[in-house]
Amino acid sequence: MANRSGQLPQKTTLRLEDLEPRFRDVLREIVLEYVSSGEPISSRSLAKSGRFALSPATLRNVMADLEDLGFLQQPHTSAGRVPTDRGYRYFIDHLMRSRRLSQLEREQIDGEVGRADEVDEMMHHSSRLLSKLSDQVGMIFMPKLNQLVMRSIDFIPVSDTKVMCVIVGTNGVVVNRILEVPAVRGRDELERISRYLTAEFAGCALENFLAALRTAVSGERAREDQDWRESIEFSMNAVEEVVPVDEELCVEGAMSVIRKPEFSEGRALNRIAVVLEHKRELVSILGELLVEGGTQILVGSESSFTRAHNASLVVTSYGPAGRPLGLVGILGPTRMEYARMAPLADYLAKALSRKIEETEQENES
Amino acid sequence: MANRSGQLPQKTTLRLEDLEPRFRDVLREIVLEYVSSGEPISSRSLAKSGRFALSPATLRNVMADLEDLGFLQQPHTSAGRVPTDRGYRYFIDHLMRSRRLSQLEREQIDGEVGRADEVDEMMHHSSRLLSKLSDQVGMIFMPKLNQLVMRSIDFIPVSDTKVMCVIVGTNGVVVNRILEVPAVRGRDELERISRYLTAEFAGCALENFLAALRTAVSGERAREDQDWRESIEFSMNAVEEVVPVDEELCVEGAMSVIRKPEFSEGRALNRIAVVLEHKRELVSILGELLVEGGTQILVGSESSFTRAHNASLVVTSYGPAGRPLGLVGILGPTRMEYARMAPLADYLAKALSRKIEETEQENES
DNA sequence: CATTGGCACTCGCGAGTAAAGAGTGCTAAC
DNA sequence: GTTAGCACTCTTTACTCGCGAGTGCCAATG
Repeated sequence: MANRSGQLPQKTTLRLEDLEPRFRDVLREIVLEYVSSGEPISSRSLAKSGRFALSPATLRNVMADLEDLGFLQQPHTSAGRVPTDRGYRYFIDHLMRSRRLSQLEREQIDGEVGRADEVDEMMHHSSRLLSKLSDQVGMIFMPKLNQLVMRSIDFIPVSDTKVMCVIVGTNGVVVNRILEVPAVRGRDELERISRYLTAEFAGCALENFLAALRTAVSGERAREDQDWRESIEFSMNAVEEVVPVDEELCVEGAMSVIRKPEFSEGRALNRIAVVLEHKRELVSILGELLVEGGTQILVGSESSFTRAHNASLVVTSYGPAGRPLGLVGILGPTRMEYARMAPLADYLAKALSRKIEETEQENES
Repeated sequence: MANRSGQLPQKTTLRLEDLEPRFRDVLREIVLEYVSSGEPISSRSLAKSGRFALSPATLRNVMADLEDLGFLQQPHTSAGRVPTDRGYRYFIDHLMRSRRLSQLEREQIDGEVGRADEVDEMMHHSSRLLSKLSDQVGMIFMPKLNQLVMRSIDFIPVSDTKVMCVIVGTNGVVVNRILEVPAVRGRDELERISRYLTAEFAGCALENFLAALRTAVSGERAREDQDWRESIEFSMNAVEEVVPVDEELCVEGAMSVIRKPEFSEGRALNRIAVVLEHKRELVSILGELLVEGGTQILVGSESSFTRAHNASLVVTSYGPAGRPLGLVGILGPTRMEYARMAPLADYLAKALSRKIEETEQENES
């Protein structure tokens, strides 16, 4: 098949970046067109689009070359072409022009993020909005709270054997949980403990706080002051219970996948449904992606998860500058509007980051 | 068509309760068989089942009569018969023998309900379990909190402009919410207010509490004591914000509907997906069903909601005796195992009720 | 007279076939 | 280098036909 080699880019090294302009234009057009129509693109329809002053025959040659290079493929011999994962990748890296969000979209995001007070609420609403705007599955991931910097800790009696523990972070994060307690403790005593701990440990990260408690419980004063030791022990158990919150991932819009034709047939739908119902696995996948910095896009075969489901994942980390706290993610079929998804995830992540920073400053002042 | 009239039950009055035993047996068998197989039932297969000492021809006659009475229908001329909504209704009211739950199922429910501390958690876990056990959509509905009897109310500072309000009910329900506050209030002041309100109003239903505050704010002391008035005003606003919690409905297992063949084709799936994503409508539907007492089953055409989606809904109210607090619901296709769903919803509702009663007593003591 | 076997009839379903249409690859001409 | 033309491939759709499942009715039976 050394025939059409005259049409290949001059440099036979496979430096994809310097594909001839025409190749780039054609690939871009095909991706855009396919993403919006969902149907394989033929040379004829490309020619008719008017964006090229070329005949179908010429475009066919270009397309054949792009296929040889692995950017396109044909579902069957007599069908148009469809981008491969590699085609999408090249498109994302070199051809895509991010579509700015509309005024309305930005307002919606800012509004939703601005309104939220509690973390849970914020995660729920944001992921739901994300799903609505993207018409894909929207996810907000908020990892473990080890590094939450504590502002205050309070204990409130709920019943004779139960106490609610509320930890407020300097970044406005509020965690609360109800604990079973062995011994009955009065409201006053709980208040005393709250005051002591808050005064002593405000400003600590949760993990340090916990470590300090663990040291204290076997320290000198603990041996001498039985009462004090019991209080510390009690607090320690409480904090240990609070830290591993399991509701750390919000997935919304799972139903929107059923509208996607690529998932609609038989097995695929079923498999993805199972995954979405079990957050565990998703959490472990997202956990690996939580690194500092920009927007990552995983296309189909590029990760084990997306490969298994013919899906793509757009993720961006959020959090104060240089300290990623969690992830914003959009999950959908490989054929998705990356040019819109990426800025969407990006904008939401930025909004969340800003919100968090504001709250932190507010609290430091 | 006055032909087969000799076969009709003697009493031509349409008192369905006294269908001839044979008619009842046949209808029961058809419903059971169809529910489990999903395919129209033929006279031949009924005869082969061995439960009747009759020939296909005789059964055909019976089935034709049942069709005339509106209990059965044929998808097309040369197919077997399928129960109509009316057929299901008769089955449910007169023929169904509830299947007892297995030991394992009961243990799972008891375990899940027993373990839960907080209301939110309980609702989430219960509805998820319900969905798993029924393999349908599981729902737990918990209406407005107007009637929650207050045990204590606390305010915790979250930032300069925000305060978290925690209300603990005598039934162990804990509601918390973060509020924006106009004026900065110190930890000590908030604590003072908490103490005062708890001492004064513990034992009140939330709506009475709110009413009392509203009276107080325009009362005599309010005019004289500026400080006191501000505190009351502040609390009033807080409680007003807390009461209408919107997270009052938990829907789990939405994905399980896609496995049901009756929903798998085209439009139906899409429509039901939309409904499940928007809880608002579901809430309003369920709200109407919240009446005292037993298990209700809505089959297909019997309510506007289920009619629109070819679905059935099994609901039971839970709560302490004589005071229904909320609903347990199972949503699935008309062709569902009512004999299993009903006891399932029932048992879960009972478990929840018991749990709630226990917690209330625990707190009264 | 309820029950039953027999039989003609209806209708959906699947296999098989044919025609249509879409798109390509290649060649030869411009 | 570009393009028109053409043969070829493969999918999609429509249509037919026969099969099988199931029914409704009738006449025969104990």
